[in-house]
Amino acid sequence: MIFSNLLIQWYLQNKRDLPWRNTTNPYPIWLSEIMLQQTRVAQGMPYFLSFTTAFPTVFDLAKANEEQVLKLWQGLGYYSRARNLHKTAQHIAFDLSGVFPGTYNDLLKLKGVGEYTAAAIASFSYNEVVPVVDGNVFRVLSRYFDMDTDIAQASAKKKFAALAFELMPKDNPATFNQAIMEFGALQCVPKSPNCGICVFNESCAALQKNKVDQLPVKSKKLKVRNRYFNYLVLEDETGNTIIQKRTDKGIWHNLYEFPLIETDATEDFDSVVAMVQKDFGNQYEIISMLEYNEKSIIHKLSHQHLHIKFWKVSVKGTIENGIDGETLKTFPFPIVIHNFIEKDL
DNA sequence: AAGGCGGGGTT
DNA sequence: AACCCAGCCTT
Repeated sequence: MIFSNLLIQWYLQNKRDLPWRNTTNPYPIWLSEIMLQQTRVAQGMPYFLSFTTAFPTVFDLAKANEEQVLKLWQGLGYYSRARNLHKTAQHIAFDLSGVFPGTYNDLLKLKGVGEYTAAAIASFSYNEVVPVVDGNVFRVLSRYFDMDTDIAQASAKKKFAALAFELMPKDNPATFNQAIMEFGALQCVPKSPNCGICVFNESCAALQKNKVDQLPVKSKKLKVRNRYFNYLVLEDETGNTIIQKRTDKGIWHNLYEFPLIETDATEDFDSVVAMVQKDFGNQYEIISMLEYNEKSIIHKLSHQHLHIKFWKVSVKGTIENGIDGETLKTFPFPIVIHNFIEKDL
């Protein structure tokens, strides 16, 4: 049987029931696609549900402020997605009268929408014949055809897109695109796929050659940088504290945090006390300091390992523009700070 | 073309 | 610990 027929047959029997699959409305489809970039369905699902509840239409999302959007996005990561999502919602609502661009090429012009996402929306919402190429597609096709193309190279995407286009039934691009990704997510998984029950186990080139575990080929390895964060949880005599917005480029842009002293390594207690005295001694009269966590929390990002200590800094009097514990919880924080506030503060 | 950008699951 | 996840943007 033809590749696409077998694939779609498998899909119709094995697909998950996902809320964004029961519609051709580009708004929820766009929302789900942004959320699922580099993110598993199980992780994105609760965010999709809370966003569609809070913002039923693109106009509702457009009318929100960025801080509300980031608060709802809190914990999902890659926060530029949320910022771009919000800007694009405003563009569609206010400049385009709420009407999504109707073609792959026009979708591609939206902030946060690249080749994959434009193809996904165009095929799922409009049945445009454009192939999606994501991590699943790289894996499925590289194995089925035994291709050792390095998927880390930019040129690889064109090659796989051309191949996927050839395989795609031109009268049903939406189902084919869903099917090949679902097949990669459920059957042709990265580690130890169960090829014994695979519908392609007589035609898969990698399986014939016993090379399934060697494909796809991916060259780039990323380097991890260690950073050392000391977060100062000031507390005045009324129990208020202060936070600041991260406005620099880099991680957690536009999220909030406690005042931060970053060092080149883990510092001992006395050194941190001295640094706090130097940076804040003029502004506040420091009564006492203590560590909330003796051992650093190691918060692992894909590209940075953050060694984090939280310090309680008790100060005399009242902090100007201090905020109370309830107000604190309304701001968007990196998840590691959010968890600290919920569990340890 | 290469690197930055989160957080969590799986092996 | 390494790898991956319905990738995109900036440099």
